[in-house]
Amino acid sequence: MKNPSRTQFACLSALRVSPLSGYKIAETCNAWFSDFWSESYGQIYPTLKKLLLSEDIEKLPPEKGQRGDVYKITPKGLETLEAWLRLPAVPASFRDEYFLKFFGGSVVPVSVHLEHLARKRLQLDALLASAQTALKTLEIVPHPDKDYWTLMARHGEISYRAELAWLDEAEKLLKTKQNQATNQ
Amino acid sequence: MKNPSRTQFACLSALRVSPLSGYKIAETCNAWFSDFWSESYGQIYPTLKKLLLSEDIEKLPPEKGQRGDVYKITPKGLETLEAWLRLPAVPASFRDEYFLKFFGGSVVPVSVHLEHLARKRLQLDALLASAQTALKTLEIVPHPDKDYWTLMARHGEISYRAELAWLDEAEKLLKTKQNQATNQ
DNA sequence: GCCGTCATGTAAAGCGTTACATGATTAA
DNA sequence: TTAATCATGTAACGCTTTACATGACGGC
Repeated sequence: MKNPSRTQFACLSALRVSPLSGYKIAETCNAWFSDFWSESYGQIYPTLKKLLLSEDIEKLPPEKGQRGDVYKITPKGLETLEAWLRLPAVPASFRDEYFLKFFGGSVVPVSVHLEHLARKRLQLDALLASAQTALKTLEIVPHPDKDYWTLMARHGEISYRAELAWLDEAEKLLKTKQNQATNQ
Repeated sequence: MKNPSRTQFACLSALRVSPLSGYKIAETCNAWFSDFWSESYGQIYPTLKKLLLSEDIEKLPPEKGQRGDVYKITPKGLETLEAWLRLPAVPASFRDEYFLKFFGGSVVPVSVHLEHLARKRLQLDALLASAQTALKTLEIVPHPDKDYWTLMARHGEISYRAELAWLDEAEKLLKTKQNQATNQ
């Protein structure tokens, strides 16, 4: 395979913690993993079918009051996940539109960039807040992997703070630039 | 359009600074923009054809000793770029395999995670070094957009430093974890 | 003459989002 | 009963990478 889809590993990662429906897997990815991963329904359901065929997951017998299908990871699935976890991570190739726009520099007025920065700040504030909420929540969660998950949340906290520090610097410089332009 | 390709804007952004061949555009994207953007040849050449048709770029008359085709942005192309620059940036959706693996926690031994961290450190060291080289280079570059480009490099420096700080924290905690396991 | 770089291009394959369709259950 | 949520699924579309093919030019 050239670009093996990693959706299967995202699914297995979520199911490793507890059995879930396809819907809940998507929810988990887009909440727990939101800082570094996303999945769409159009990707998850076909993947679950494949994982069923390969016996990496199994469908649990429906319990009363249960909606939809609930999947559980199998011992084989855990092995599949483990094997992948051992492989070196393929470095993420960012494509952050934001900086491409920044590179445009004087093609647009400084004010346009300042607006972009302001939007970015709102997003970062929200992301930082959710990382901090996650840290608080994790304090009272008993789980063998608590340390890993806490470190993940810490990563969010640290990098969002760094981004915000950069934002301060960028805004300051651009505002100076704007004033110079006005005073000329 | 649903997912309008941003390759065209990457091309226009590069050509805005100076006329380039398709090959050089790819080089520029994967060097200058490497922190936040990537393009492949299979994407660039078809895009250049489209941009020619829409008259956003034009082919320069071949000069002696020139290899291949060299493209230049047109006034219309500059307008196209400007219009896009004014639009709010679509937030980047990361898919960083690295953290998905980290989430796997105790599925693999601590040593596996420490190896992942060590690899990540090497990558970050290299990225930080290149950001710092860029900053030095920019010091002596006279260009109206120098400030923007410097801020971009500063973003790299700041965020890579933050990542490295997190790495220190993560390594420390995981090593403690490893020792505890050994001493039991 | 040969290799490395510069250069252009296409085809295949697969990834992934979006939009759409559908329906059950539950809470207001 | 009406809306929101939970739930499953598919089809279209286009993006993107990868691999491959080809060839010119320059330096050794």
